[in-house]
Amino acid sequence: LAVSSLPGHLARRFHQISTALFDVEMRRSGLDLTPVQYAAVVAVRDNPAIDQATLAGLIAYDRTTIGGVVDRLVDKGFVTRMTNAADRRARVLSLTEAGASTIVAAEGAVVRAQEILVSGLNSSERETLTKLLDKAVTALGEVSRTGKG
Amino acid sequence: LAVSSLPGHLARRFHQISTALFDVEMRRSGLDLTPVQYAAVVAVRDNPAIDQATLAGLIAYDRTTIGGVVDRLVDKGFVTRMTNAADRRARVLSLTEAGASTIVAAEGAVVRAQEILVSGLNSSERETLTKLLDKAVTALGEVSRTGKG
DNA sequence: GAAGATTGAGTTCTCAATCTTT
DNA sequence: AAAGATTGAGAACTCAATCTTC
Repeated sequence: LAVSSLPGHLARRFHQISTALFDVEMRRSGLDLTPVQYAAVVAVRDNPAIDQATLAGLIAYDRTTIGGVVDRLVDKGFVTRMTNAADRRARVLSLTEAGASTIVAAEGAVVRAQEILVSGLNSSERETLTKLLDKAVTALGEVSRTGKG
Repeated sequence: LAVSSLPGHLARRFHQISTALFDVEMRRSGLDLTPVQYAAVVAVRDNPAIDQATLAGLIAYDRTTIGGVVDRLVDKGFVTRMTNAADRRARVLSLTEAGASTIVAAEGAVVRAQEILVSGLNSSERETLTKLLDKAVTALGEVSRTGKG
């Protein structure tokens, strides 16, 4: 059983390289945002007044993970977290001005990281890879949905 | 910029599902092995008397990570770690009998997890996905090689 | 100095248990 | 009871700094 040719191993390597590239390009832009933090802050921008549980489901993360990620985004001043008056269990998230401008400033780094990630493939291959990954992931939508705590 | 269709996001989702399936199938087999631990123990089996730095390079992990992984494999009795008499900086790793039998016992779970991971694709698509992932990863071999500490 | 390894710090990720609120 | 959130525990991952040995 050759471990290195298993889909699971390739999944790990591809993801590992993806986050490493993201970190490098982000640092090169003078920004301090991790891949999760970027995904979260963009989701908050696109879904004003979203609560943490919905955010977790939207970008497919565990609730506990999102709690910690939001902690750091609040510390950095990119997001505010307030108790929802209508349902005091929920925490309403909002984007700050600093968060909005950071998203704009980060876009170049994000695009660059994506391009480098698939730089070994031609454009037809890139499209195929994206399509197949999406198809495989969508087919297993229930797995690791992590909706519950 | 739609985050959910970026290669980086798909890479994370695919990897996330991969490890979740691995954990489920391993638990179902009554075994307690994580994906990294499995990769490490197989690499030790296939490369007797390997040292930690070489192991880290072989399966593309950071040295510090491998140190912790080996700690747990030693605790579980699957691997032994001894100082190399010829070069006292290096730690020689060896597989125990328990480690060898665990690898055999785990094989079914590993194969099952891989099959489920690509269960949304037909066999031609599976082959293409594996080929493209390998191509993309190989092209970026230098990135995240993490050879140094 | 260079290489193998370890320690310490910080983020990510998941699970189980708990707390509050509905 | 169910849902949103938090806390605690453990594994994984990386980086910087340090230690020992070469």
